[in-house]
Amino acid sequence: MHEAYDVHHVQEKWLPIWDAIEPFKSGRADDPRPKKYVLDMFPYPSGDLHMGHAEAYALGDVIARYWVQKGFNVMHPIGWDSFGLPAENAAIKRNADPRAWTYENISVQKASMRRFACSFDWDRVLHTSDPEYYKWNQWLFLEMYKKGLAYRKDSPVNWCPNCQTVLANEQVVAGLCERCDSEVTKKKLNQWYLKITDYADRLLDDMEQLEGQWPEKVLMMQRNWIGRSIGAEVEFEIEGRAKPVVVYTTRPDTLHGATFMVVAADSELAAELVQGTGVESDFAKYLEGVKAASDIDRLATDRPKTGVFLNRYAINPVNGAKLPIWASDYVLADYGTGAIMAVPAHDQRDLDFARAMKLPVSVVVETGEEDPNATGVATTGEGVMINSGSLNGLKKADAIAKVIEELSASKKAKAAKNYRLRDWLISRQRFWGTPIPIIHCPTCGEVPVPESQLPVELPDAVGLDLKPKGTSPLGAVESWVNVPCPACGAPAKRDADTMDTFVDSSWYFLRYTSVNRGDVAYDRAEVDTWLPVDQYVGGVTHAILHLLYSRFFTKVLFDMGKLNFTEPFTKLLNQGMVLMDGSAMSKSRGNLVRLSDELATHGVDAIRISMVFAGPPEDDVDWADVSPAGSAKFLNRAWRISGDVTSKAGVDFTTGDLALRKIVHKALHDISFAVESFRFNVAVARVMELVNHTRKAIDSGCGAADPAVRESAEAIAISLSLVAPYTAEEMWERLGHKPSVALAGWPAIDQSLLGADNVTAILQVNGKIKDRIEVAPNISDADLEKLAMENAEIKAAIAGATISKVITRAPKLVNIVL
RNA sequence: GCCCCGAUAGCCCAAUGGCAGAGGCAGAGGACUUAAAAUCCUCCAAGUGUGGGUUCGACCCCCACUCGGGGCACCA
Repeated sequence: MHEAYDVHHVQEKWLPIWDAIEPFKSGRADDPRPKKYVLDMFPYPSGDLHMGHAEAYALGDVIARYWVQKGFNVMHPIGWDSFGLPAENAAIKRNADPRAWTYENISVQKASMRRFACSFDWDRVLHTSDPEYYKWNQWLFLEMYKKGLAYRKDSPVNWCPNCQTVLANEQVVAGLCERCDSEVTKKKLNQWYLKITDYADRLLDDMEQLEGQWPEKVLMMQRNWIGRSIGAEVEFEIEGRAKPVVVYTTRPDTLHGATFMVVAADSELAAELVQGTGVESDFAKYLEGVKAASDIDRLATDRPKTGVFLNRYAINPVNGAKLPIWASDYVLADYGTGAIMAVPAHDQRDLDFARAMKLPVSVVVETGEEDPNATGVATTGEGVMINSGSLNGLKKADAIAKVIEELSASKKAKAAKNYRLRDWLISRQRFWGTPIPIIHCPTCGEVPVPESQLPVELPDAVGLDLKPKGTSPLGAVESWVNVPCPACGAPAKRDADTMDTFVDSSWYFLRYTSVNRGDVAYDRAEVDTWLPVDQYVGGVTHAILHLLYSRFFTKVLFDMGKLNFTEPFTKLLNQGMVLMDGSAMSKSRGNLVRLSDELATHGVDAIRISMVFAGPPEDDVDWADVSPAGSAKFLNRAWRISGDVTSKAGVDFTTGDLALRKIVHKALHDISFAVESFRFNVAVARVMELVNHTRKAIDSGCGAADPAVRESAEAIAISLSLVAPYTAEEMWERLGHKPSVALAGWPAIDQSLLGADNVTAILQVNGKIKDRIEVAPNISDADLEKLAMENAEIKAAIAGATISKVITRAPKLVNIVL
């Protein structure tokens, strides 16, 4: 009869013991260990934890637990991103209080995390929906307001008709609402923005520091998103208009090739230029059509170019040519100046437009490609300038420099940069978020709520109609919205919008250091100690939004002198998603795997190890490909070894079987290396290998009593503590030790055991393997070459031939080239 | 259309430019058992997507392509 290992009993057994020991408490003032900050992205409290959480937290836990074993004082906190639409929508659906729904889910998730053996420091927990937290959102907003970084403006904004709220650019995916996939429309509203564009250059340039530390993919996505382009702004005089029109171009070198100008149809400039031209009605008709077309239609890049001639002319500053001005929807109102110079010969979009409208095409760069007039394909290759006056014969870079220099003398042009990135719209017309701490007074205008009155707390939701109506539900709460103006005392109204929840998550990593401080957002000394985050772990879904905003906030706080670093997350690991049968799990697809079911069947450890072992952490895990039953089997094998050991705890390992000891130390070394390079699947494989070797040593090798077997069993327990905490703890106890194995410490590796006695050298002729010989690891090139020449196989292979070259790489290889 | 990443055994995945296989899943055979489960042992398979190149030597570096995944997309 084999002993059975009852996973559920073991789980219940250890939880209260861990609660008592608190192995992962990080706030002890006298802690002499060096510090490390390991952070998992905090969850949104919608229902219980799911498979995706399980993977993310299993991976983060390996890292946190590893650094604890290596002797670090690891801060590994958790919290909840607990403001947001789902709570509000659920509340509307059930006619309940979003607060109650939110905090119930939090307590369910918290209990699940504890059972999942997450190594969180439970004394550092925050919820962004607590007034103690969002007070500091408001404080930060006001600090930014003081610096001019928070401002209000009227502009057409992305509007989700289903959520009945505005969306940030970042929350519109392919013209659809990120949350509900409704088609996003435009609406002109007066809204609050944060001036992230002021930081565009630094957000871009500081990524150099993150190179090699963050996934290349994320850096690339952020670069793309910021979308800096370098070019020039050029002034074009307009006939019959006092002020010139400025255009932005990345190709000022092709200025001589400009044959017309295009302004965005929906821009104020177009509306102004058309006045008094006699074509007002044509323009109005065209604009109507443009406005009717949704963003989705606009996204189709292959649709034919349309536009209307405005019956006006611009003057090309380099040659005085008269350029007809057109309005079209292929020029964007909110990029650059909303007006372009069209160079159809060398820009495909301009060429398409020119051909549609029968406008002239003038080639000014000789690229060796076919004439765009004939082919309809704009030539964009490198070449020399032609038909360009003083620029003739120059290459692109020189022509750009020269034309800017020439025009800048008369202030007609200057070098300029442009960004795809727009300012961050943070107003939301919803209830469950941070109230914007501004009071609107009929006489004083917008007045910040005095700091002493923070937080501006949300009113009670009970009895409130939270259904989306296009204006914030807060506006309807008379007792809340009506306040005296802090400046003049006259009746005034609170701003009834709430903040985008991405504001909450843009600085939460700072708050963990000081969750109990009511008087400051964060304790400066604590933040100086713990930050920046050494290791951040989370999904690639936040590659742009959350990470960019957090980087922005960090730089703002740095500029305010409130932080001493400019990048919040030193290293980033993006885990993949958990799929089922090749696609994302969903109820509608019918491929949902419930975490609770998997845990009930296989136990926490088996699920954790399955997640970690499934493949590289950044790859998606297809649950159809993993075998939690196999993981459970492996854990059983490991556990049984701890029961087989017969030597006493504390036995001198150095008297143990040398062969096994070498395997143990090599394994410990490899596991460390694999964990530190995020190859957790490889680390688990090494533990499996060690278990296999130890099994063999017990059954048919040095025997269960050998000290090396105990050394190995303890190494297995400690290694497993990173990924299978219950099994590891159980093993550790059976091996005669006191809990917790999480604090056992990573065994010191004996370097003298890492070198092999003998290594196998490969003997090749012309790169083909002829024989293998055992040699000493420190053999010299000369000796190895000598052995090769004396080898029978080699002699046979090279008999009669002339040796042209011998490559020797002691102690691994000799290659004889004939 | 542009950019990024990937492709190794039936499957998931390993392999500082130097023996293609560490580990697992699935499969086959055996031991134990009255039997089954569990457990243990043994076995099994690809020459690394395709075509070139560099090199004494390429899964690894370079070029072109195919397929898959992802990002951006009228940003001047």
